[in-house]
Amino acid sequence: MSSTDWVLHVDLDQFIAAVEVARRPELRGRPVVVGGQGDPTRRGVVATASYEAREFGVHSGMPLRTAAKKCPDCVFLPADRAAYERASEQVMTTLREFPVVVEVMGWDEAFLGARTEDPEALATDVREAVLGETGLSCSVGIGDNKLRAKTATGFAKPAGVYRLTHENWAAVMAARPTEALWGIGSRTAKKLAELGLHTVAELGRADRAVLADRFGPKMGPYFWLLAQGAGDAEVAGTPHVAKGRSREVTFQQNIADAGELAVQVRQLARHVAEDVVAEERPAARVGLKIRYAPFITKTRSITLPAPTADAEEIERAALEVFRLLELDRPVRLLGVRVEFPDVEPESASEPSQSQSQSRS
DNA sequence: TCTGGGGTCCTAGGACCC
DNA sequence: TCTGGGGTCCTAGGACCC
Repeated sequence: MSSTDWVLHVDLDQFIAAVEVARRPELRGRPVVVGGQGDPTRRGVVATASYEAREFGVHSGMPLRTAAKKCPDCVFLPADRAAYERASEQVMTTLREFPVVVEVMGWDEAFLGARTEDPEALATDVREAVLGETGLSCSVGIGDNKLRAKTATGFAKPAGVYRLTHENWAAVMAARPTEALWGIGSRTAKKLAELGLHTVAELGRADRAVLADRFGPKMGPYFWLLAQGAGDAEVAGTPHVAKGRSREVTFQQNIADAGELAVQVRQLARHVAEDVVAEERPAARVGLKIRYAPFITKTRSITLPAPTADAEEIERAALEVFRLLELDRPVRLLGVRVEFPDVEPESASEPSQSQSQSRS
């Protein structure tokens, strides 16, 4: 990467809440919580809390019930996927109007690959364009790779710009907990702490062999690289190809009746099959996810004799997997997932390994 | 904290093959 | 054979992210 190549990470500020406030201006300045069916007495979690709601300790992932206890005066709204998808599309369209490569990372974020002498000026232009064309505020992280750009966004929020590169990575990150790294969550942070590694600096000085031993040949060295701030700087402009499709549902009341559960499986399988048909890619594997009360999750899956896009075959396979499950406890969630066959890496000249049998 | 829904990638063990 | 060392596929589960 030359000094004129940059990665920008654009992240909308409290995206879902902002979309809701944009169409209901009377909510501006009020604590707004979006999630589930918008009814805090029912099962569901917070998708996004407005900054005002966050003041009360409400954050995403929190059960709606808990959010209502912390903030009885919060406005609770149901999630409206279609509205967020439309708003997201509008934002991405705005980003694509810049001379940059856009890699969409979700509804509310994207990486931009840019060649410029002044990334701050570009970031400011992007912020203004998004605000002007969608009415939504965003923050922009600037980095010399994706990890640093993404991390920088955290320091840019809200409505700001921040640059994080090899020059200031150590100064900014060294003393922070390992969990501050994108890809290290609470479980891994705890395991690292057991090795005496609490901060980014400590992880960065750790023995890679020890990490590989504890976390596996890929993840161990990867965590070490994260601590250095090292990572991929390639922003992919090619559209994302999904590896699979799934549908799942948490029941408002746990279900213990096998017949009732089978009906649910059939329904989920049909929904997934519709997606498969729409995608025009056959399913190679079919899997079931079951979550028993209180919160014990199991999965079972099978590889189909041959990939199929036939809805009835997918439904049959889902029911076949369902029969493998034990139904000795009440069930709170069911999910059906299909996986598409691996996409062959497209290399015209080289014979693929799977076709040329190895001989001993 | 009585903990959604949709994804991704990695790990590990056993089966099976040469 | 009282055996060896890869490879790959299948399956279940863990962890993380938005």
